[in-house]
Amino acid sequence: MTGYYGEHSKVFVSVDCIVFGFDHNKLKLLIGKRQMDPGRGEWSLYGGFVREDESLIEAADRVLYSLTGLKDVYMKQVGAFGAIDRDPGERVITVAYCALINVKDYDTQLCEQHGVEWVNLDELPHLYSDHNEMVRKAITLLRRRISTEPLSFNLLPELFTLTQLQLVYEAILGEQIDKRNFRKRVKSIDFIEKTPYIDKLSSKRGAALYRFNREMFANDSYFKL
Amino acid sequence: MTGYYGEHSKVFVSVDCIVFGFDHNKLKLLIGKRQMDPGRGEWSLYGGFVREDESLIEAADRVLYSLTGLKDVYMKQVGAFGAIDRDPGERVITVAYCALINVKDYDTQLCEQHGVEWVNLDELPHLYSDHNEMVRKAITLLRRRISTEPLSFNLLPELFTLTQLQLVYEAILGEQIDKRNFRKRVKSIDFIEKTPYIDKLSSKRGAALYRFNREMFANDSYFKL
DNA sequence: CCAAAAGTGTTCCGTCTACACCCATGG
DNA sequence: CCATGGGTGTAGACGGAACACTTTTGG
Repeated sequence: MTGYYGEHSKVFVSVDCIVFGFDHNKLKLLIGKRQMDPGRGEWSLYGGFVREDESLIEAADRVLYSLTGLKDVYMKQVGAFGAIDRDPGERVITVAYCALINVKDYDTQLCEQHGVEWVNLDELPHLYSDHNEMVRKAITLLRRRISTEPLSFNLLPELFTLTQLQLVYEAILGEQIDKRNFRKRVKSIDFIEKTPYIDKLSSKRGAALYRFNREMFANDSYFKL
Repeated sequence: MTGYYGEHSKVFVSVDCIVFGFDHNKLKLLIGKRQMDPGRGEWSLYGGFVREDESLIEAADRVLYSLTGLKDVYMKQVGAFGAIDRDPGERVITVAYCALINVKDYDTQLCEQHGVEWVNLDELPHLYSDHNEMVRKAITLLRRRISTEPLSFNLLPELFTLTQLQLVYEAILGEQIDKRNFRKRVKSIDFIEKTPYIDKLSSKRGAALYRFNREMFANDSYFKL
């Protein structure tokens, strides 16, 4: 099938991280201004080259860790991008990974140090090279998967209110959801469990805090929210 | 974000084609025995290295063309595979593409020349390296997308009977579908159009031949079969 | 005349959708 | 006492699933 290695040329391979967060009822993306050429000064995703001693996902984990200080983050491959001129300097093929993190967890210091910041997804500027396309593809992926996989919890703290959960859904889907219908659906899912705790910050009355129960999810056949 | 090129190492990048066909009411895959090391003699997908002057999808198109003689084939990226030792010889990162072709169209000569043949998907042998994983991922993709995109037509000739179409659906989904319900759904889709032609080969009574109308599909909002 | 595939409707049930009001509390 | 967000139920529409018989004709 494939010829011998020697006849062929090697290329640079990088990973780019599309880091989603959720704050102030909005989906956010972690982006920064490129600090090197080519594209210096342009808004860009955060990425890095793949090393010889790591797999693609390991590279993505490492890059994300170096940026946010976070490990064991929910990550999904978005796809490989390989247009010839996508990088103006050299031929670079990149594999985009989408990460969902809880904004409260990440290391502000580290992010500032790398010159990245949170930007509202609906106010996303033009990004370097094909990075906007990667973001679009990532959102399409999230929208498709949100009703099949327990994605949303990764954007929330361990304990969350149903209103928060609904806001995440609305932000990802880009449309409003009826509160009663949403809560009805949530009630029918047994791996979203009510805790005895009450959140008093967001409302005077106080809202019940819920938790995603991983064990229940694992046993529990399929997801249908 | 990314460092300078010079500090980093390059790797081989290849594309692998997961070529699906449909014949004798079964989904088939085009695979062959590797004719070179490493892995000589093992069953394998057909692939090739990405050249400097082509994008990933162009590489996949070229590889598929060289194998089947087909152009403008329906192709979808399945994902990048980058485990360190996935290729026993050298570090090779590969991007898998899934192709759907009409078995009648491909060039038998070329395929024989490359030593590949059609194998029933449900009798798939162990494949070289991580190729089985690629196939699994491709099927998952097809199953997810079949109700959202007009995939099935790519596996059929220009004109097809409803029974054929249903068999494609059943093969991809791996489950039986009720004939009346299926035909009801098809009738509600206006870009699957009945032609005046009758197929007399598969039955004594004869079956109406249908056609996928691309223009209608383009206009026609969404797909829901 | 019969085997083999084509073709055709109705009923039921569960799911999704639309929709508006009371509750608890901090300030 | 009132503004703010939390919490609750029902009825109608819709879509998916189950289900069996008649038609045509080549051999």
